[in-house]
Amino acid sequence: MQQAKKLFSPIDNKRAFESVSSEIKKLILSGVLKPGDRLPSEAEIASQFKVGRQTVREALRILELSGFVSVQKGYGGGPVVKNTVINQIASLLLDTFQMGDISLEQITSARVVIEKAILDAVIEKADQSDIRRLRENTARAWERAENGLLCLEENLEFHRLLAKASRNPVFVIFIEAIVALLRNFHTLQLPDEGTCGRAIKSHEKILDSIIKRDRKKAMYFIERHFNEVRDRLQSLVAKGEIRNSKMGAGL
Amino acid sequence: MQQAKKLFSPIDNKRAFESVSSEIKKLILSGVLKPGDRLPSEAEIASQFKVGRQTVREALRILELSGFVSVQKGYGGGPVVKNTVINQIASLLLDTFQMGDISLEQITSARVVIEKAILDAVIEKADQSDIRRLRENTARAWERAENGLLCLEENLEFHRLLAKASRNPVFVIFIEAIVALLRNFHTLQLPDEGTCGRAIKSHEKILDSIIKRDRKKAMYFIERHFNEVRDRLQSLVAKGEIRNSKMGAGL
DNA sequence: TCACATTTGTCCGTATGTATC
DNA sequence: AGATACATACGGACAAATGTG
Repeated sequence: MQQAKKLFSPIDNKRAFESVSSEIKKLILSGVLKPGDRLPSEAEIASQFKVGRQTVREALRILELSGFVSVQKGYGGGPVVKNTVINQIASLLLDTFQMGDISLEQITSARVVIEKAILDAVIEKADQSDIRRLRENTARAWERAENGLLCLEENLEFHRLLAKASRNPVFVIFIEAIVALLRNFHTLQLPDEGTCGRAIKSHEKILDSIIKRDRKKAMYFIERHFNEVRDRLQSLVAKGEIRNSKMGAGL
Repeated sequence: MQQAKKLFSPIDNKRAFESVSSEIKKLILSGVLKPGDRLPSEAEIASQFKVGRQTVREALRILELSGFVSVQKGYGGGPVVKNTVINQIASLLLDTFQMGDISLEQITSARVVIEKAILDAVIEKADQSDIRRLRENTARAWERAENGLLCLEENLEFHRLLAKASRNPVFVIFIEAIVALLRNFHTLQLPDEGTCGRAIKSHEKILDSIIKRDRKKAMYFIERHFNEVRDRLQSLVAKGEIRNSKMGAGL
């Protein structure tokens, strides 16, 4: 039995676990509960809401999947408030892709549009610390490449850093989602050293253009970069090493 | 975010309900289960996987929130396969917004970029049925407006239709998310008749430009439209009717 | 290394609500 | 109206994990 705060509104079609999860969510969204805060144990939550433990567990599953809490077992464990909603968005986008509803062509063309806009903003707004982070990224990537290691993570990170430098979290979310998709491609067929090096070179040229605030040059290099990436991925699709609609449902 | 795939390890760190949900998800992603298909009852699923019902229930909550199934009560009910993952993405983005991590300015500037790209694609690819749907939309909106009704839903729908006409589901997802955000603004302060009419007029001019495949004119009108929308929303923010940075607290 | 407490993970039995026939 | 089949929900019980002393 829950108390109605608003008159007339919350007709109790809601299932019990939905009420519980939305109450807790409300506390997080309103800032009463902050990332890092520990929630009471399942049993404690259950007794406070006057519901069974099973109900609380289902509510926690929802909050967990939404990215609001994570749960740890054992002594000192329990539900902890987190804020990883963005990652969950990326993972749902991945699901959509795996259902075969999105093609590589489509994701690439969306990416081009968004990253160009990002690049535009970055050229305008980037400060020294943004530049430094980007430069450190390419340096790290080279270091790995020279030791014969792959640098997929570093190269994806470059695009994430770029998005952050745009100062627009909406872009960050979208790029995060797109990068998650591309990572999934690559984990099936890791890029070789040559591919790796070419990507770093592209990144360096883009970074160079940003430093010089040369918009035209930046657009040219990023477009060329995307075309390279797309062509490589498409050749993998053609070789049948990547299936669009049936990839590991791990995660 | 390390994703080092450890050799030797994966054994059983997975919880049982995660195994169950990912098994079912696999069946959906691979096309064995299609939208509309009914799954067995909880008890049946439990017995087939040799787990308890609670485990199945938690798995179903995950699939439900992800948008893969919906559950119906009563006779003939049970879990049914759906494909509403896109909507779930939008709702998570809304959560992020409500946490105060996104401002109106940022969402608008992202929107401008994406809708311009969409408009570009639409001018190139739209066929007669797309045009017809858009025209029907503005007609419906006028009809409501003339009866003194508001037409917020119709006006938001216009942008969704536009996204669909671009033939790129990635854009559809992003616009869906953005529209969900904007609706949230509007539900706090409904637009008046005048605003409504101006929006429809803008839509008609955009539609007209699409029909004539006049790219330049289309871009001009859509930019003007966005500026109007942004100004109106911002005046609401200024009046304090919408709290921008901590909107979640008011919801 | 060995208990020990805490907390999640899992299962079972049972009761109730709900929608259809 | 009654029977049926299903989801929903509760409480009890034990196993497994995790950290402490």
